[in-house]
Amino acid sequence: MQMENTAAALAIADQSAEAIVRRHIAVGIEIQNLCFVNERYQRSLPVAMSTFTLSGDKEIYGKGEEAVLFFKLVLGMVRTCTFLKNGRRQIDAFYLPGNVFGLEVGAEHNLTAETVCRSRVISYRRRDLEVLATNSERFSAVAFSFAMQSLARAQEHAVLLGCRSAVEKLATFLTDLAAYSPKSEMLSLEMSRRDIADYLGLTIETVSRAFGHLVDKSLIDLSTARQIRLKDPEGLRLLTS
Amino acid sequence: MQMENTAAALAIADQSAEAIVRRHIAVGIEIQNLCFVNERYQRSLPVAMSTFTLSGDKEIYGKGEEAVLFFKLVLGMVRTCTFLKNGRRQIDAFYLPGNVFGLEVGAEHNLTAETVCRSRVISYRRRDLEVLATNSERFSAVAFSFAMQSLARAQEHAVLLGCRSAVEKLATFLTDLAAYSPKSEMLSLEMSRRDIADYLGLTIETVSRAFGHLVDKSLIDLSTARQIRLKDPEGLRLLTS
DNA sequence: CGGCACTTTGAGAGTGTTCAAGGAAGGTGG
DNA sequence: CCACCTTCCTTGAACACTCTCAAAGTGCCG
Repeated sequence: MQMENTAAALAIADQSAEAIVRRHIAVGIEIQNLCFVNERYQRSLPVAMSTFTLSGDKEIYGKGEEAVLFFKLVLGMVRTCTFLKNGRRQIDAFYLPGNVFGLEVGAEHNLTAETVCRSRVISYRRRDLEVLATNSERFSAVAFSFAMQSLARAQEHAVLLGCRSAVEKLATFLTDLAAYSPKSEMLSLEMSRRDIADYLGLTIETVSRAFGHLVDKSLIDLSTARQIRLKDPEGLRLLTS
Repeated sequence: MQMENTAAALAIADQSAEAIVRRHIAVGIEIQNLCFVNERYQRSLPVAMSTFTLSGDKEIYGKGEEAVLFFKLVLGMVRTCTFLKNGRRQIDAFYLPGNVFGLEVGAEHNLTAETVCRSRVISYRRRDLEVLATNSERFSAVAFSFAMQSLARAQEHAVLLGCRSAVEKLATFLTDLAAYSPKSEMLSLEMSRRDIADYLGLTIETVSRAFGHLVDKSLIDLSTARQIRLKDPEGLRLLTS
């Protein structure tokens, strides 16, 4: 992890991502399930924090590592995942700017966190938050709310994995993404087909064919593999079932 | 919901279930992820509570209902699930005696809770817990811990649904159950094949065939469809991967 | 322009689902 | 206590969907 505290680091980030950040930080706690350490709280946070930038596909922490820090994403995208003995990988969630991740209740992280693309992250000391929570009912309520909303998200994911076909899974994934996108018709995917496959419990080939299927039904357009235009968001939502 | 406050109601419950309860309540918060309102805390809980018994397949609350109460299971088994428009059902979790369920952060329940078999349940007022949590850092920490452990459970479930074959899913399900069973070699399943199928994201036929497969490999024995003996727990665990 | 990683496409195999029928278990009434 | 009925579970065969393996196409970067 290369540590950077200069303003130059921020300049590296591309502008569209910046726009997303501004939007999320501004709206703060209301819009982002996973964002509870927002600008307002941050000022009163007595935690020693550092900010750093990572390129893509870099591990932030590994499953089983001691959970001393937790993180907030500023720019880019992060995934949390589990690796199985049979070589498979299950991605649990993708995090967008403003989201908090890596906060645990046990001694260890129970997932691995990696950057999807070049990302900027703030780290916080977990102990500092715990102290804060015991002194402030507001913070403890927010922490509880954070955990419960993460829970709801994980439960939705389980429904997605358990009850849907490949095309339905992809349609659900895209509509979910669109809900967090500034221009909801145009999506630019930061993650690879492999990432999507491992999130949806499919193979990359099946994901690719599902994209093809959506294009054939003219629900979406692909200018490149990662630039998607939602031609018929309502039609997509019908597949969400 | 028929309300019962007499000792007679308890006598209805069969003895083996009673034994499970005694074990779980005694060990309390440590052993049961979802048990935080245990005997020790209960005495100091100023919540107005009622206890009632339901027969099997009865709804305790529905998805979208106002979440005024939450519950603790005393005897029997409860499932939480989601119904999709296409008629499918995804079971999110099974709850054992001692487990707490139905505690929400939003205004509404976001799952449906039903009894799997005849069950005895205690209800609590959510507001009372909230008051307690704001006054006691201990309670708020326990609430947070409860939520985070539920989260870890849901994430495990997502891995189960995303990365495993039918036989692996069933093997994982059985070993998980065995971990909570007093005599871990003998399992008596309270839930139907349909319940298991909807929990594992399979059909009942596939579940049945998976059972057959485990019998063929002499990892388990079925005296009846719901009475299982684990002949080779370690062999099962290898399938857990 | 070439090389590399990612994505798409195709064909065949495998796994789980669907549809259908038979069998076992539990509950009820005679 | 037995017969019947209903519900649940199992088994079989054909089918659909996804996976696997293989190869070709695309875009990106040096």
